[in-house]
Amino acid sequence: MAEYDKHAYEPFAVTVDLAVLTLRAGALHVLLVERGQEPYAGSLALPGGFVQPAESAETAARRELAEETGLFDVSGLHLEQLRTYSEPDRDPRMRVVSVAFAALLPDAPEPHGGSDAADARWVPYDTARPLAFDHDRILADAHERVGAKLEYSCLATAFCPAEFTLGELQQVYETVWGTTLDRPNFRRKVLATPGFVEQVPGAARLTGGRGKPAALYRAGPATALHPPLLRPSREGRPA
Amino acid sequence: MAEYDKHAYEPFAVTVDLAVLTLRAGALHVLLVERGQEPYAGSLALPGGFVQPAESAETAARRELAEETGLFDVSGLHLEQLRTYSEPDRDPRMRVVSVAFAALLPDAPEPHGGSDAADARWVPYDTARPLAFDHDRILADAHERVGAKLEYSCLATAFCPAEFTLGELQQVYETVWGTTLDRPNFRRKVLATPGFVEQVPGAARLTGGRGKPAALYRAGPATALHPPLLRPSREGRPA
DNA sequence: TCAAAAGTGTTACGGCTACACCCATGT
DNA sequence: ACATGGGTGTAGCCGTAACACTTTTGA
Repeated sequence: MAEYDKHAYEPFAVTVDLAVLTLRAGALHVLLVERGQEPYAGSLALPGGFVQPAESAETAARRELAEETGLFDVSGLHLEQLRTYSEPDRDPRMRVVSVAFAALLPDAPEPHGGSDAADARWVPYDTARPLAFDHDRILADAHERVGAKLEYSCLATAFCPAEFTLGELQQVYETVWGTTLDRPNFRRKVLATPGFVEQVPGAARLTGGRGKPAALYRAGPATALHPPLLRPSREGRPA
Repeated sequence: MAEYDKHAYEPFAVTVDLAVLTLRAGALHVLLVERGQEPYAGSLALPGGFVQPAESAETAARRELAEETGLFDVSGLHLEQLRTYSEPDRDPRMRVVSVAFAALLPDAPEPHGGSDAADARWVPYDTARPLAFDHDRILADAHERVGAKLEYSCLATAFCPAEFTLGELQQVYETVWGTTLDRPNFRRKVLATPGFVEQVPGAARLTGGRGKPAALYRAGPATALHPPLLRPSREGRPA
């Protein structure tokens, strides 16, 4: 076990990087900032910043999330640690170890400088690349993680407002997975899972202007899905 | 985006902690070291150490794995990043951010000072706690992750030697999950997954001294399991 | 009256569970 | 012979996929 001599190691900077995802107009979007300085000046990058001395990475991530989105209350938003990126050359200036997080937002207000935030903005996921540093990889890992967790957790409701229709919930799955799902079967599976969603009594909403008004639901107390809601089969899903 | 002023942040120590798991005599064991100094002098802890300036966390973890086990070749061993633990008070001496890894070993040679290693030794998983620092939590997270990955990946073969019987493979599942499985059904599911295991032609081995000799298998090229091999139902599995 | 979106019903298929049963080996 | 562990067969259950179909709204 190594000694804790303060000079035995080179100083590391520890940062957090955030892959903040939301759905806008039926398309997956990610929150990005434009870099003003070298390296990668002018490129887009994931928002992030240093972990402060008294903070955990989770605390720093939530603080950055509030700063970058300009939202007052980010306490209810889904935020989870992805993994840590620590290649020695990932930042050409110095040694930076970054703990990456994925955050999910229900709606998508354009973040115009809520606090001392940088000029963060929503960018469609498909047109986001290339990003600065190793952020392409982080973003891809976030997408993969979220897609996988939709299968066996109730994560999908984190993309939805407090009250939502089953059609909107289905759109979350279809957008993140890039597939289409059979509506009757989707409905049955969601309703068959106790605690996934709870119907709001009496409430209904018109969705597309036309058609039958849909019943409204709230997220239930469950966190896990049994049985899981599997993606349409594709062979050799990564381990 | 924060500035990269070298004085704008307090120095962080970045370490790796390893949850090295193996099966000995049908029981899950974890590699632990005994601490010689305060804090937690005399307590058991997960092996680990500092990330060196030119290393990624993954490189450091594999280096530590070789040092602590005393094995010459650790390149084939399964090693995966778990998550990063960064609570400000997790080490009372200074700010230490630790990237935790889980490692899986096929057999379990007792590691007697292979290199400059500390006196690491195998401890049955059930009697391992309490550990120093937040290592109880790290160890529990490693166990949970491995248990979950057995369901949908070919990870179980990482616990087995190059050639193994299906009974031994089943013991991996039963030991990690703490359950018993139906042998005929287990066999069918494993063999029905293309690329999970490949039979060694002609080979057979007696296992318990008695009984019919079992056919031998090798790990196949597949990494994912379709369909998954689910744990016997328990409600409310964590997300 | 038609299009659009929500919601219900039904049938066929496949995987899984829970067994019963046979095979080969050592004592 | 019998205990022990490996291996095969099978019947029923349950979830799912793939549809057809009905309901309610706006244009």
